[in-house]
Amino acid sequence: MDCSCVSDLLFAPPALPALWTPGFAFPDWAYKPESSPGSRQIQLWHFILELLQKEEYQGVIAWQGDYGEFVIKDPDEVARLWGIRKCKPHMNYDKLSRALRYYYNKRILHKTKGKRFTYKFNFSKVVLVNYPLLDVAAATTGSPLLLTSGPFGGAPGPDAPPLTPETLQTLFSAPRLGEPGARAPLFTPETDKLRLDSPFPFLGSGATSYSKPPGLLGPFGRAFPEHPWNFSPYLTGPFPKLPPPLYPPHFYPNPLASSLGHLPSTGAGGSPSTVPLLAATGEGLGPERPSGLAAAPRLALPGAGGPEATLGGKEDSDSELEITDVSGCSSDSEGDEGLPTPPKAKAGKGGVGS
DNA sequence: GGCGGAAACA
DNA sequence: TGTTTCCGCC
Repeated sequence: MDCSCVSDLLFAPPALPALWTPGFAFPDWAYKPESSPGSRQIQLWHFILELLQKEEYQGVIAWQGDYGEFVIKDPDEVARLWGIRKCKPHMNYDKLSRALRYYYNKRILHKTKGKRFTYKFNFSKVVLVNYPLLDVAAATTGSPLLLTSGPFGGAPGPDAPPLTPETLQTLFSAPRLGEPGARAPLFTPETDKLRLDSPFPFLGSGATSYSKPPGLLGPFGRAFPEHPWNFSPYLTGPFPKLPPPLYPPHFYPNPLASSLGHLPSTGAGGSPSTVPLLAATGEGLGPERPSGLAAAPRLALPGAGGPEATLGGKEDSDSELEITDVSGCSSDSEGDEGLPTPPKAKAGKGGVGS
C-alpha cells in the first residue's frame, strides 16, 4: 500500500540540514516540500511550479501570457511526470486536471478561459501558503499588507495596499525565525489555516488577470516589483521556498539549489543572524542572484525570445531531477505495471502538442 | 477540453 | 486534507 517513491524518500524532511547550503539553517517548514503544514506529500501546484522552473520541461509546461499564467504544452507528459512523482502509474491529464480544478476554489489557481491547457497561478496565494509568517508578521507589526480583509474581516480588498519590497524586507528581517520560542506560533495549523482561507488582498480576487505595470511586460526576464518575493514566472529566480525544498541537493545538481540560502535561520545551530528571506532577493533582482550564487538563468519564456532561447546551453541540465519513472515506488498500490518511462524527461519536445 | 459531483484513499 | 478515480454533462 505504501508507495515509497524515490521522491518521497528524498522529500523526507531532511534531518540533515548539513545537506543543505552550509552556513544556512532553515526552519523545519522550509524543508517541507509541501505547502500546507498538514499535508505530507508534495502538492500538485507545488509540483507544477517545480516543472515550470526547470528549463528542461519548457517543452512540457511553461509560463506564458499573463503574469502567473502557464500552459501545459504536453498534458500527457505532465500527467505522466505527476504520476511518477506520486507513484500513480495511471495518472493522466484528465485526473490531473481534476486536481487542478480543485484549486479553483482554493484560489491557488484558476483557468484561463479560452486557452487550452492554460491556467494561472494566484501567486499571492502561493506565497501565503509558503510564507504564513508573512501574515503573522504583518499582524505583529501592524502592517496592513496582507490579509487586511477577507472572509473573516471584510470584503476582499482588490485594492489593498501593495506589498512592497520594503515592507517585506522588514518582515523578513524580523528576528522571529531566529527565535525558537517565537517560531512555533508562526506555524500553528490555525495560523496557516487562516492564511489558506484568506483572499488575496494585494492581487485581487484572482478572478481576473493581475494587472501588470506597463513597462514590466516587456522583456520577460524582469523582476516584478509588485512581487517582492521576487518570484517572477518569467524568471528563473527561485521561488524563495519552493525550489530547494522540492528536491534535495542531489536532485538539484544545480547551483541554484544552494541559492536557496536566503531562507530564514531557525537559529538551529546557526546564528540567529537570520538571513532575511529576501535579503538576497529583496530588491529588484532579476536574473541576477546573490553573489556567490553562480547560476545561469534557467527559465526562459516563450516569447522572450523563444523557449529554446533559454540558456546558452543546458550542459548542466539539472535534470538529475529525473522524474522519469516510478521504479522506486513500492507499488503495491497501483504500481502494477512499471512505467514505460523513458530514460529521461524529454526536454523541449517539439511544440505545443495540441 | 473543461467542469464539478461523488466516493475512495492515504 | 489533498488528491485519485470515475463519470455525466456541456
